[in-house]
Amino acid sequence: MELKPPASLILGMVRLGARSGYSIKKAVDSSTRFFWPISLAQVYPQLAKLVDADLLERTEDPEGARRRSSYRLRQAGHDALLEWLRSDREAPMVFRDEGILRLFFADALEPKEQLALVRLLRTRAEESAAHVRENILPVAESVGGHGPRFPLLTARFGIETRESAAAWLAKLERELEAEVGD
Amino acid sequence: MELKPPASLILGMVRLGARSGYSIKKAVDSSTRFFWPISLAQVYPQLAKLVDADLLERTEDPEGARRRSSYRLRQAGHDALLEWLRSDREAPMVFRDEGILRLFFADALEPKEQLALVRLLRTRAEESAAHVRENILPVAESVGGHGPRFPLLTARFGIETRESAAAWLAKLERELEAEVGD
DNA sequence: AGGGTCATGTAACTAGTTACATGATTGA
DNA sequence: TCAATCATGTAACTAGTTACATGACCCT
Repeated sequence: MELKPPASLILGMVRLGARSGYSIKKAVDSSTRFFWPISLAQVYPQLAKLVDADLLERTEDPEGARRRSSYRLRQAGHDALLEWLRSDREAPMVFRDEGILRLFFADALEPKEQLALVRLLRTRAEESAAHVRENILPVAESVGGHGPRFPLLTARFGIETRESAAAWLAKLERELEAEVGD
Repeated sequence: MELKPPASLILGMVRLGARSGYSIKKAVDSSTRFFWPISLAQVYPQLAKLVDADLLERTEDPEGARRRSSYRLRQAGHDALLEWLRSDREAPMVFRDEGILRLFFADALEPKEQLALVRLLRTRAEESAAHVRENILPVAESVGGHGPRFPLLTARFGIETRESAAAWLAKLERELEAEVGD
């Protein structure tokens, strides 16, 4: 059972206590979002597949008249998740950044426009770091006391790498400022 | 003419001197690849669209019996590229990293396995930094003397951010080593 | 009463991939 | 002569998105 990231993500979130598809999506939005986002239109079909493959067990669990499905890990699901975690095959990463792409071609701009672009990118990188710090780190900290520590570590990783990008851009910004004046 | 990144990328590469679809792809592989890769199956249809939109001019330019098309920027293409570079709209970035996703769920592993995972990720980050340093930086340096400087700057940015990720993982690795012994 | 949240799903679309198909040129 | 490279394109597929559709519950 070779899991792909979306399947592993859902299995992992169920393992950490998320019950419904909706709450899996919410959990992702406040944790793995910055290195693996997911949309609800992926969650529900993926859950159905995992149930079909006997990795998850689904129980109807309505609240009043509001329907709800509740999921738990089956043994095979637990095994598949561990196998994925242990696997030493390539763990590919995709990184696509339109901002850096603009920077690459920035020679076509006037010096003042180049500076404006670098400022925009630096601001954006700072905002991104701040977002992880303010919205994701606290959630990871709050669960850190009683069990999982790696969510906190990955949040810190996200902050560090984003801040390092912001710092590099800030340095470039100062250099361009010195050249162009202002 | 609101350009999307693949269109801008191709226009930008033509502006920097790439003539054929094939050579655009090669140029991308040795420069923007690490923050905006592209495949040949995207290049050719995209070129056709840009010709249709009068942003590029195509000339048949065979070498012997080997067919080849040569492209140049039209005025509208140049304008569209500059508009894209100047635009202050969101420049979205997507970052998906299966390795960090595994790290997030690593609490399910034994301490020794956690350490092995962190080692794998640290190695991978170092290799990625080395790849940019060895394969992309030199190309950017070689064109740096006579014109564009931003390709070199973005290559450095790529190296710095990757090395910062590798350094963070190396630090975590040492911490886990201290806990687990070995 | 009405907005925000909890909840589930599908449809239509966009962006990207790998694999296939073809053929010439170059250099060891 | 044979592998690598130059060159162009299409077909089939995979992964993801936004928009649509529906409805209950909760709080002010």
